[in-house]
Amino acid sequence: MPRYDFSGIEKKWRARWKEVPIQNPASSKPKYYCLDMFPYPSGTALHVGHWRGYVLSDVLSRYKILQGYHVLHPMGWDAFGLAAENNAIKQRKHPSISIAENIKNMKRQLEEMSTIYDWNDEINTTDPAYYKWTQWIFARMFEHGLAYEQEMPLNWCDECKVVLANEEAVGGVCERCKSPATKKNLRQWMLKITAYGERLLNDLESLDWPEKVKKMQTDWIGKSSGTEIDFAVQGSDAKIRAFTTRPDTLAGATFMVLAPEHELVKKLTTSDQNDKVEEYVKHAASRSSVDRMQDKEKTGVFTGSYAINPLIGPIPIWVADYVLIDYGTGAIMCVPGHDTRDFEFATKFDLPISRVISPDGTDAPLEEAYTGYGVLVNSGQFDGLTVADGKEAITKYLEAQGSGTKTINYKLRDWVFSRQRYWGEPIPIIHCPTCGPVVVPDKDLPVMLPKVESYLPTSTGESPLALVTDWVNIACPKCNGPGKRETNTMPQWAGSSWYFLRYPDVNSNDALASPRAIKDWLPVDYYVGGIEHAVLHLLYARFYTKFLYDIGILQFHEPFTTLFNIGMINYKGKKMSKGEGYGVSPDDVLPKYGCDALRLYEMFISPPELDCEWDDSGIEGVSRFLNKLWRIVERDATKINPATTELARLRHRIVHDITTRLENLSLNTVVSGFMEHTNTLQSLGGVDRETLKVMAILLAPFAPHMAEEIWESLGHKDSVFAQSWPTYDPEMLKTDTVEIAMQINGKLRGNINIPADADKEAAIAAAKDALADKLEGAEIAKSIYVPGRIINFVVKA
RNA sequence: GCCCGAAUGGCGGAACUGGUAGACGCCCGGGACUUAAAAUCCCGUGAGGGCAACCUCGUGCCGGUUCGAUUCCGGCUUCGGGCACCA
Repeated sequence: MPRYDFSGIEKKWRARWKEVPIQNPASSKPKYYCLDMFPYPSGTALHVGHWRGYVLSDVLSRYKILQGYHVLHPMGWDAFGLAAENNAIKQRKHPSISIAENIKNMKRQLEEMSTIYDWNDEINTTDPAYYKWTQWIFARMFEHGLAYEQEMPLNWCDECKVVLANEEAVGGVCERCKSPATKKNLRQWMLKITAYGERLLNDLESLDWPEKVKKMQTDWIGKSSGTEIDFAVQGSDAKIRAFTTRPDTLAGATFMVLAPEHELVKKLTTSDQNDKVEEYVKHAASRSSVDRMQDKEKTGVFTGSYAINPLIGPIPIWVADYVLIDYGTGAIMCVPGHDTRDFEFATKFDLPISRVISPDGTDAPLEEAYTGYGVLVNSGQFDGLTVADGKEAITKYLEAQGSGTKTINYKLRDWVFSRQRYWGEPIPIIHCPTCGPVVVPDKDLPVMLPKVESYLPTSTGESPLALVTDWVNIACPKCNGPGKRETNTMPQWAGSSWYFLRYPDVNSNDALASPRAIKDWLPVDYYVGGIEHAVLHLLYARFYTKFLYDIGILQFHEPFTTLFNIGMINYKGKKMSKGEGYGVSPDDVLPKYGCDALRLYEMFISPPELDCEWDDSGIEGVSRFLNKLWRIVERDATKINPATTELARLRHRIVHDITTRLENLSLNTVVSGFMEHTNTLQSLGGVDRETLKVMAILLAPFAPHMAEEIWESLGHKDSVFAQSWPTYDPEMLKTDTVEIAMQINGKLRGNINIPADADKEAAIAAAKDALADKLEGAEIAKSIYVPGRIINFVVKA
């Protein structure tokens, strides 16, 4: 018996859908906006791992269509950025050429998967008509003081020859090439994302997102509340401001530490300590953050000066690199008795350690830092207070003296927004010697990225655009004097921070999208993508959305209502890579098994939110299932088999199972449900048309070609997608008799069929009868009956 | 170091609110059809014992709650992930 001709069937329906789309574009139905994180065409092809998310969103979109929604399910290309540029360099092509080729190939792949993307809504972030608006948003941010220039030590990747945002340099390592980042002092454009820290944190609560992602963003924003304390310095007018979350331990602060980069280091260093301190600071500056982090032992030097602890008097001031310049104030009060790092430092340099918190109120000696709770001791007038009360009381005491304030600190840093590479959106700024940085007027947008032969990165930290002199030199829009264009470009993330706003109106020329289109479609109802963007793209997009809300462009302030994290597919224990690299290509799978089989296997492989392993022979199972179903259709579709009660019940059961599992996004069990019920259909002598009809509609989101083919073979002329999702009658799920388990003392002792509506007495009587031999002579202490499940006899031995 | 999450057959995984553990599939073994192969169909497949009906054990480990625990509670172990001197 031949396998069904998937190749012919799939070709036929793909062509049909192109002719007659499954959705009417002028629809008045309720909207549903289902979005995939768009790919960056930095490799030549997609692998089966990418498809997992695309299949899930496609299934969901088709399901929503069958439920009567008008669905927007678009696709585009995040084509600027380092990865695309590096890929072009590798291919020895201009990035505009290489991305065009990559896009063409990936688009072909997506079409062969029969996703329902409407290619009229395609976005390409490198299209000037698109990046005009990326620049426009930047211009608005500049006007609102959210985009600013600053010279500061930044993460620099020597491999990529580019600065990195904090989010791109997690662990001191370049997010892209994994080489260690060094610190480099550079003037860069920054976006004041910190101004939105509190809102980015608070609004997480309202989102239907995986808890894991919310937690990652919460931790990344890193809010902590405490007190800022100004410490006077002995014999100096300088004050050292330190942030602490534990003002209650003030009496235990036996020394202070400044970060090596702290501005007071020079001033507070006494002449006898000068050489040592200078050498230490110089050494610290020369080391990468990776090196610093790998230090097991604390290092530091004494400045020679003393600060005044208002509770205990003079305490020495040290310099050490375990204090970070960019968190808090870059200086800390050290409480070795109750902080493990300070304890380690104090032990190494023989500084005094005292207990000021005690679980039982006694001054027991400390073997290690005590970080638990208790009451204050050795703290004078504050003795006996709890930690919480102590925080309050000591902060009040400092406030009264004018040397302390309650403060909130965040780990979130402003976003380094410029890159020293060619392949990105030009930053729409003109530097004028008289006017300073001037934003390019809207009428001159977009600032086109010039076509150049040589776009390779320079090692100086300067953008290759700086060499394009006739592009760089331009009159200042304000004073008309000679000005120079900003030559840095925007980071990878700029275009993707707002692209979801563009899809409903991709051709808009006078706004990033028309207010009408935005109102009709946004926010995104369902967003599908990998966890890797948890604190990158997803945080940036939320920031942009809130800013555009603030300036009146948007009426909502969160872009993605629901987020689904698709798990990664590994192959032979390794991560798949884009392009000709490592992995399984759909191009190899499709000719063998077809698109429907691959779609089903992508879902069947494991729960969609989990990482999993591609199994080359696993797809055999779903392929066999499709063949089996097709044989039933060939057997029964044109026959008139009677619709028995048994079949009707089964039909309602199938609708129930598939619908509830799909609603839970348990796609792997949806597929197993289809298999299970198809096995049942097969074993029945013949199946009625109504059941096959329902099967076709249920199957449509998952294996659309097979579904259409079944629908057609039942004699229908319209598309299966013009139908509505079937419903089930809960009454039909009930059966006359049920098989329930019989237990004695919780151990299975047999099964029994009883009427479904049997009362407790009848059920127990029947079970007693069935277990007569086993219960003989035993005294039944208790009988438990859970209708439809079990009967359990508790007997005494 | 801190914070999350997970652990079920040879493998991927299933099990609704505490109620028959192992659905569905892969792999493997046996059989049918075939000149043969492919495809397909049927049977078996957690471990151990028994001719058999059946019995015992079994969801990482130890303990608890319960008539009954993969599910709830306490304590571990291992693996995965996030952050990492954040004061």
